[in-house]
Amino acid sequence: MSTALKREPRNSRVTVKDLARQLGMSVSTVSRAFYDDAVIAPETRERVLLKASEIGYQPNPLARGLITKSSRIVGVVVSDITNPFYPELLTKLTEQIQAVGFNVMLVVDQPDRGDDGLNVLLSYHPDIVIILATTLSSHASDACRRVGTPVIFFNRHAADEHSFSVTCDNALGGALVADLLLDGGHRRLGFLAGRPDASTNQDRWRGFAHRCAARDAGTPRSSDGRSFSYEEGYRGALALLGESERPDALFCANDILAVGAMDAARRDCGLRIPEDLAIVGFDDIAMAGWPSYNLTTVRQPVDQMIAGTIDLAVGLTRGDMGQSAAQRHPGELVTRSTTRPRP
Amino acid sequence: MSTALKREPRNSRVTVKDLARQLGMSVSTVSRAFYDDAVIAPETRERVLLKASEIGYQPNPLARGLITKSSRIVGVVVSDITNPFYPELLTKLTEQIQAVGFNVMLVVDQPDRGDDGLNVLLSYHPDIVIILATTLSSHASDACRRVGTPVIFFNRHAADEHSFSVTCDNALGGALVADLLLDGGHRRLGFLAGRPDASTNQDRWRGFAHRCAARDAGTPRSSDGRSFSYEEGYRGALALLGESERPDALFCANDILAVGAMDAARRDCGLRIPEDLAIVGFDDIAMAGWPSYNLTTVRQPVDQMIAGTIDLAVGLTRGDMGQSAAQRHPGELVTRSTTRPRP
DNA sequence: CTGAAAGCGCTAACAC
DNA sequence: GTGTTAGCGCTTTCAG
Repeated sequence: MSTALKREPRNSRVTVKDLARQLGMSVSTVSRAFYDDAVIAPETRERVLLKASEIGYQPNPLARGLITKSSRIVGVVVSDITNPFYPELLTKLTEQIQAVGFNVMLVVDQPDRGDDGLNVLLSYHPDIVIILATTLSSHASDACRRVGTPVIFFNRHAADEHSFSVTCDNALGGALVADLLLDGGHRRLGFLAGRPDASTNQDRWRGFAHRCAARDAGTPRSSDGRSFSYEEGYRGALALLGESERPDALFCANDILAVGAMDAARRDCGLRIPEDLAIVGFDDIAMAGWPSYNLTTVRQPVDQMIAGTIDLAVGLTRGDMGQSAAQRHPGELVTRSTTRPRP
Repeated sequence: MSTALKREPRNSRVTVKDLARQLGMSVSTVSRAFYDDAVIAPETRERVLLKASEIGYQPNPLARGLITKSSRIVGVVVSDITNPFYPELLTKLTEQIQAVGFNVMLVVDQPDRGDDGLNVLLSYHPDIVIILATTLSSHASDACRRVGTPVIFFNRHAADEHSFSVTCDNALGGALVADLLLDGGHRRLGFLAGRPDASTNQDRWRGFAHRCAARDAGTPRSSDGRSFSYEEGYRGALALLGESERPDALFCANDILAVGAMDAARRDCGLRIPEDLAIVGFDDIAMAGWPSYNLTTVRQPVDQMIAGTIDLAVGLTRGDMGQSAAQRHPGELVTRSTTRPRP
């Protein structure tokens, strides 16, 4: 079976030299054609670009990076994949990074293996590192700063005052939920916690509890969280609902916890939602909109957050270090059917 | 506020030269220390390695790649993020790729934007490209072959006979499901389809239908699928269950479809599962084990498939092109509570 | 406006 | 076993 396209010898890509030779120009002239601000005759540039696309030449960013000190690589570090929020986010983020001409190098942080992964990533000299992982602590940003790579923490506070962060206004979101539930006549509020060391968990709780206190509704009880997962939601709900004074409304630190909590409440406790128990989540992942959950939640303005991240990242690669260190985007309450309508 | 660690001037990383100077050796000697099979005095190597970790030197893989023709980058292309199978997979795959000393460059394929993303990826000269996307067709593998980069299709047939593929034995899985359902006494079987052009969809259907025919159970009816998503499962189930002779068992082309189908069957049709309707999925995603679904399904041997992919990839980077073009790993039936026990 | 030459950080011949 | 040299593909002075 013969094949039209024959396999080229491994990696014998067309280079500037080839292009220069075929055009009878010098390599430097050819190179200039790819920079908008380079001095080159418009007509020459046109000839180069035409020929380039003809023979399939693209400048090699690795070689280019060696000299320009810019790899156009954005390192993205993830870890908490049990939370469906992250895959959705990662996809959008990657798309947008590609759209501005950068590429994503993905690292999965494995706390057990040391954070070797981060170091390998850094050896590729990414122009910027974005950390999506809740687990990675300050030593990650130390490692980056040591080699002069700016770090953006996404959906998480910066580990220190040298890093940048982009988050939803989690405290505000928590307060919105408190208002919704108190307005709905609930008095026995509970908070179903995720990872206690996650800033999202802390801020959502704080906003929630403060608003409750401010409205003289006392301090909600809270589960002792361990992770942001379905299983934790299930477990935490059983714990909270098993107490003597059963809560009549649960604010869950995020949607996947809420989903687990709903399953526990309906299956194991035989409760009707929202009649016996109101449930509110945070994030607005796709699952929250599924008919079987139809979860009231606080929507993170993901698109805005990503746009903000991209702006920040692009600015940082250009050396504008003086940007605001912490972006905080307001979230929006999405009322579905796991809460009673406001009176 | 003064800070102990001061930010280095952007990208002024320590290089071989620095290391060589500090050790009073030549750069080549230093370089050799990082290759196990290089000729160098063991004691010299030790000194180099020690000093290197002391001053935080790591060879720059970009510069290295320029000369060795190996970037140690593995390109991973994804698209179908609505299927939770992929995030779980991507994480594990990335971990394993990191474990063998490669790094993942992630591309999200956006059919609308042309497949520019793939070309940008290729400009980084990845040693290998792994395609997780169901959508990407043969032109992707053409583009890769044109530049001499081997392609592995994961969970999908190769688009042509030059590419490699790693899949579950989908036809076998379909047959296992047919046996389970027929043994359970079901006679009105239905197939809830995903993307019709996906090889997984086709193979699972084929294995299922053939086994039914072989056991004289006729040809199951099938929905007309469009995607692998919750919504499609919901919609497809309503369509199949609305027919005159309602099926008493549904084989869904994957788990996320099955989950959507269960919600439709229980909520909209008031059916009990498995009493009124048996449901079987495919993949064994985490959600399949959740108490509210507890889905009988065919487990893809993901770990084996990944191990096979890594072996293949590593072999290919070493130039062993003669490996088996299509790996097919057998899946395993996981019986949970959406099917009646076998008599 | 274009070309020649130097050099980014690294490895691979080739001498010694 | 080690140092010297050349060069990967590219950009960037510096002349012309």
